[in-house]
Amino acid sequence: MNLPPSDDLFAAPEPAGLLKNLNPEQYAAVTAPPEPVLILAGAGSGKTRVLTTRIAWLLQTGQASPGGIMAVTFTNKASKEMLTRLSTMLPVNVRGMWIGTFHGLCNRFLRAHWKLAGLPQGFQILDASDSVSAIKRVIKAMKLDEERYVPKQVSWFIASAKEDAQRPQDIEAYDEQSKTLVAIYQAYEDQCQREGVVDFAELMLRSYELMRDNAAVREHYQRRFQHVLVDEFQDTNKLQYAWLKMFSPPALRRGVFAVGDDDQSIYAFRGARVGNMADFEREYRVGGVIKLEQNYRSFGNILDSANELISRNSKRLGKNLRTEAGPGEPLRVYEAASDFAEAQWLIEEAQALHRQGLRRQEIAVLYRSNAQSRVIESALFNAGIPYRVYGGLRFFERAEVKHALAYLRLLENPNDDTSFLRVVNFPTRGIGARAIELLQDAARLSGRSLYQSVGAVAGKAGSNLLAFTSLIDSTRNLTQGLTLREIIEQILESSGLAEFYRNDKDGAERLENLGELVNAAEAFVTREGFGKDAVALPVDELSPGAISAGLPAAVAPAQETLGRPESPDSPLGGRTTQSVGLGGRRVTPDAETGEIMSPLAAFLTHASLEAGDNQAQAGQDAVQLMTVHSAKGLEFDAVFITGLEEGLFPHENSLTDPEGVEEERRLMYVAITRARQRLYLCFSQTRMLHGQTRYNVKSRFFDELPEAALKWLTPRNQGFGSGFAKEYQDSWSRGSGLKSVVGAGRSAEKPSYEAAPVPRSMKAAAAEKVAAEFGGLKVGKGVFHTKFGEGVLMTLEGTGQDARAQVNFGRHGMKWLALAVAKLTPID
DNA sequence: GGGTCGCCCATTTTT
DNA sequence: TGGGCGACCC
Repeated sequence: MNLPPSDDLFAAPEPAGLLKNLNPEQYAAVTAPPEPVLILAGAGSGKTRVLTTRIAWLLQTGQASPGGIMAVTFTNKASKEMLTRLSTMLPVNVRGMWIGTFHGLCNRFLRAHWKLAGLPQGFQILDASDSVSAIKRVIKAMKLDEERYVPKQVSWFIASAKEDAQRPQDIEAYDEQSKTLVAIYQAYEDQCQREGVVDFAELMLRSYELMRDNAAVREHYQRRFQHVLVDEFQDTNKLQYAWLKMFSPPALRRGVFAVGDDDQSIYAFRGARVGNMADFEREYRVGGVIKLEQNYRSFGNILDSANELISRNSKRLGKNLRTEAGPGEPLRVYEAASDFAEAQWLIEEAQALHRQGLRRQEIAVLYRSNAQSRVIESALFNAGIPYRVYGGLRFFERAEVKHALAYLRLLENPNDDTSFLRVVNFPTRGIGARAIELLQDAARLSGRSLYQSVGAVAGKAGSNLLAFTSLIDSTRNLTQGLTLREIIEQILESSGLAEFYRNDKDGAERLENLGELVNAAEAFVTREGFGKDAVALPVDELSPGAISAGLPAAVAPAQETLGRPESPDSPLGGRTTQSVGLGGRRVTPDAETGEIMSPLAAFLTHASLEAGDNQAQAGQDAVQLMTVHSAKGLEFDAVFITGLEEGLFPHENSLTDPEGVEEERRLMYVAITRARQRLYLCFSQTRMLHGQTRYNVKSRFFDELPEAALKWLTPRNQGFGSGFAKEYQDSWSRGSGLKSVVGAGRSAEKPSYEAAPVPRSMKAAAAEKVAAEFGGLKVGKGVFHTKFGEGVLMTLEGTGQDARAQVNFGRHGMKWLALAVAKLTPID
């Protein structure tokens, strides 16, 4: 029943164009029968191409209609990419397809079924920080100790519970602390419900529960989506997998196309379960896993290194990347004396690459943790090299933008206490902590929102509060019928927000961002097609009977949704929903009334689900700085992996359990496979961390790479001797992917490689003075221990019998040793 | 109500 | 070392 009548197949346009240039594995994946399929897609193996071609092929061969397809990704970026690529392949109307992020699709689903899901129609979405502040309020209201119940940790607890599909009543709590946590969870849930808001995890969980508990809805969607495609399957958490099974249960054996790479699973810390891949294979009785191992990105040495490294992991589905591109250049390894010298070296190297014609944006500097970026940034800054750091504050997360959004939310839903509290006294209007406390007490007593309780506060504070709510009310009235742009401009003025930043001496940039917010709204309206004529309710043929029943009783048979040229987007299937005046993708109309969200409500949702760009000043050709995590999915001609030191990468917090080390190794695997042509690995003997100098040993990962693929620019045991410069120059002449740079006239440009002296803080100098009393042991120098082998001395403390040393033995970890007992001998 | 001081903390992050 | 946050003071 998954296939249309055979003559439809023959009538379909020749799909050969789509399938051209696919390798055999890609071809097999794209044209796999409409059954559960698992694609093991290696880095750079054309995964996105396979996914989008699969969709295009399904459509073109008539095996699916746009309305019968759901494709899920994790990031907005990935889903946009999919849509863009798809539209270049086919003149397809993408609006009937459910292509989006897990959360985006859940939002769409809940917007359509808000009533059945027990939500208010205009529910708004809390982002992570909104959620933490909401939890903070709960903890305060419960008069609990914030030291003991840290809002951030509680937030993590709640989100984790939700991601395990657990409601408060499902959690077994025995000790006091856990019981209280569950009580907070419950209170938070009540509060969110009262205020008409949901957090990210709630979007998923509510959708899941509605599917689980409502047979009519479940059957409808199960019939509708003949094809479900999932990207980055290794990153799915327990709830996401369960959610998926609701939409396409194993028993139905529908076309579930799961694509993932277990070797690139690096999000266990936020609940991702690589095990879902194996579970999927088993539960869906996947016939044969298709492996995409042909790599189109990197040269052989890079891939050999990646393969060799990842082969050390025990739990793998098994996969080996290969290329036809030849070995390329060796991986260049550099040992620096200090983090400062490391930064200095890499920017000189980057400059040299740039002089050879490589664009700066093709050069990425990767690090394990954000703190490492500072020294690199300052070196780049001092050298006047443009750079871009990923991972900062995103547009919709900026304080001024969030303030403006809070006002807008209050227009939409005045009972949103989070927003109320955010702006009730910003800009200041004489409403102090005391007044707010009184207001909260009153609200709590009556079980109503803050907004509804302003009348209960007497005196000056009360009248100030009243002034605030009437400001909101009058702006709401004033903006009836205005465009979104006009609404925002109006609230910025009437709230005094714009005025505040105009008067603030440092407000220029914030004012600019508010202007940017107006632009973003304008762009959103244009993109989503909220034209003037879009106000009319666009649903026809909607049966009132179904509405009053409160259930999608009139669910259309699957055949109705299948095979139609223009499949309806209505979540209720066969009925015709017309999107009069709504060009492009539009917001799903309500399933029962067909009502479309107001542009304002839609924009607020958009702002919550897509926090915007997180990179600074785009546009300029700049070196890219980011953590290894944020590099996932990206690729660059040249990549520097920095700080390859024990304790940093692999990170010390991951060393306690083998699973942790394996995840670090996968992280390294991701880092390596980002590079197309050149890969640099570097580490430093000393590093300033948390204001203290740390002495690190090189990462174990160096021992896990094929020696033949590496080129040590600083030969070990040779120090920074005179032979080094020659050695180094040799490595330049071997370029294969890049223009050769060796030759007359270049020597002047050649980076200099004097080892920078280790910068010594006062502390380090003092420690060394003490070291004289420890039989030649010196902080920062090597030591030998009969059991643990070689290590680096980190700290020396105490005297006589109490004398002790802290030694970093790398693989054996950091140890404290009593010098009276342990035999430590200095080496070097 | 706003500004300053001092304390505490310190992988990785998308929605 | 430096950012974020709460307490405290004017």
